[in-house]
Amino acid sequence: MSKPKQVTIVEVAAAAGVSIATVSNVLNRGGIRSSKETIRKVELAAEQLGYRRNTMAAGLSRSKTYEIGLILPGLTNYYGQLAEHLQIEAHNAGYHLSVFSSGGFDPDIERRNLEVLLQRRVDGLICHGLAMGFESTRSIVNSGTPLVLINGWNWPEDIALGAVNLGFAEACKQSTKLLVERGCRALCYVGSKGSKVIDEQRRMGFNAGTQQYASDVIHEIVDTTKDLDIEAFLKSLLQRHVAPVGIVAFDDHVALRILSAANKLRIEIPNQLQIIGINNDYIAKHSYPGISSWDIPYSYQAQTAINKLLHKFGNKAESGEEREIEVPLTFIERESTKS
Amino acid sequence: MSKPKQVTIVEVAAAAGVSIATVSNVLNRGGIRSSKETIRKVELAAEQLGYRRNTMAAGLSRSKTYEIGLILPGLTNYYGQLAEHLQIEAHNAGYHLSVFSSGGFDPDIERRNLEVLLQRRVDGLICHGLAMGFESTRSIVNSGTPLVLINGWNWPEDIALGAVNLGFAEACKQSTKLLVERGCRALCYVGSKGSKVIDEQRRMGFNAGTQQYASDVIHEIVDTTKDLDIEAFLKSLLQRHVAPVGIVAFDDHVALRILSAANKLRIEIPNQLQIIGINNDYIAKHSYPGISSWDIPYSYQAQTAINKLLHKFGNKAESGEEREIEVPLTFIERESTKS
DNA sequence: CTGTTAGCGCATTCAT
DNA sequence: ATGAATGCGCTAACAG
Repeated sequence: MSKPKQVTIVEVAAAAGVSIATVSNVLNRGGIRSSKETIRKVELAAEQLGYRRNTMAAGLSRSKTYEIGLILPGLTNYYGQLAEHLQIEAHNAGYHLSVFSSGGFDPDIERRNLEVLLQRRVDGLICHGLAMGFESTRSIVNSGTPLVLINGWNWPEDIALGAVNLGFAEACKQSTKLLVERGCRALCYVGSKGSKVIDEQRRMGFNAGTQQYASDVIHEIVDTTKDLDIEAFLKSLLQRHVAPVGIVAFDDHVALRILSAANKLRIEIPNQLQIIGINNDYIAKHSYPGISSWDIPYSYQAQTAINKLLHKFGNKAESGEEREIEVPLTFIERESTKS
Repeated sequence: MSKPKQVTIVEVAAAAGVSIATVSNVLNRGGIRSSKETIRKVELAAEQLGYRRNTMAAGLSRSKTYEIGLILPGLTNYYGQLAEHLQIEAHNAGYHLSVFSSGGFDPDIERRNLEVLLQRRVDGLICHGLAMGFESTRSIVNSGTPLVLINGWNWPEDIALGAVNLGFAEACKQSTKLLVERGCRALCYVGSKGSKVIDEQRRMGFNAGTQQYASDVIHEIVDTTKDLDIEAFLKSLLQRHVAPVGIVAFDDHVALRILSAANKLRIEIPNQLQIIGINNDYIAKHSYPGISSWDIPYSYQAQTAINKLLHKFGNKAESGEEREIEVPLTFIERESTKS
């Protein structure tokens, strides 16, 4: 009784007085056309009996699932947004997206999710900067299932079809330039090592920026992962350096914490302290003062990722596209950097 | 070549020198036991050939998918968190959870997602306060697939197994009580009608609260859905009423906007204005001043929902539970209501 | 156009 | 303990 036995095409065929093949045909379109009359009969029968196609049987039969698997480190904020956009794009392409979270870069959960998706025989896979290494991934995914990476840098060709990466490094680099232009006499990157590659890229960008645009300006790097005492940190920062000090925050959440601490300490923004976040979250827009931040082109990133897969599905020869696509962020300036 | 033909039990059987039935037995356990020797041979062969079970075939064969479908209005914030917890609980029970977002209470997308999940023959369904009505849902879901609602009030028995609801109404009611106790001379609920039932519950709770605890206090209700000008609203509010004024915000996001506007207008918190949010988000904790908010027992809610399904499946889990379970929120007080 | 038939990969009797 | 056979629901050639 676990499954009250649903209606199948056999019953629909009987009710409509045709063969199961005909039912299959009219219910899928695309294939062979049928006479108006049969179409009507079949659709009517299907409707009345409450027929619902069994995806497993269909998938098994044609070895094609029209399903795309998505593995993300989490589902909050950026990840959740991305998932929603990918889902829309996937649907527009006639596929559906199964979303899995690996609970914050946990390699084990990640592996398990991958396995589940592979066992489902998904047509394609989209993963966000995997926590498990190259080798691990290779051994799992080398089943012919196309894999597209989101924010995955320098992955071997034999594993991933390609990657669609956000220009975090460039954003951070430009942030340092902008802060210097705004008069900052000292720069600091407040990161979050727990976020792996994402943090790494920003760190790299910050370093590149300070080197190129702020070689004569003092700069440092701290990390919030191990419960950094933001207030103490801010005090020390402003004590040790000449104002204004510019901060490049890991994301808008970190930026908010810094902003709040500054407000509490009566530190003037942007006179004494300037802050730039990343993601252009709700909080960046609605905090006071507003936080300058880098906006993410979700829709574009999602489209690009899905397109990479579709292209592969179509067997079309390699397109002119690069394997690793860099998607630029857009700077949105608010009061945290301008008065 | 769309599918490079994966290894099947047939090949494993051949390699191991046994029948496919034996392979199936060994690889599923539980059923009949096999000799140590055959187990070894089969597992070795499976390992070497890189065998990976085909979920569709298995599911089709035993008409049981071990899959649970989840439909949420979105994937950000509360929804994303909930999804993650549900995923964990589902996994602990030996199921996996397929997450779908209906792009903010869109009935059409919702319907489509439901349809996809039903076609997959998921063993169970978890939905968050559906936007489509009773009838619509009934006609779709009446296929024998157990449905558990999250934040769905007063749904007919024949549609849903039951519901696991957060005590928003009670939280809002208590909020008014608390604000009055803290000395507020006027109360206001700032809602978000776009969120349907969720907002409705809060509104109800606020009304019940003002009626019971603040009958002598002026109160009003506004909505942020149509781009409310928060600053103008706050000014008018403080002009029209005697301070302190207490605000019950739809959630912490709305609370943040109000808080920021207040900061900008130099309105003193909590002396002139007090705010209570809902969700106890990151922002409630890290804004300045901190926002008093109601914490959500994600884990408990997720467990309860999954258990309801498991129980129906016939597995373990205790019964005797009520159909509609109310999960209470916990008040976390911060500076927005106390000095 | 429509019907017949042969799988898809696996689980499950029922013999052995 | 193991194997042969049957079917899950549907699609995809072919036949007619």
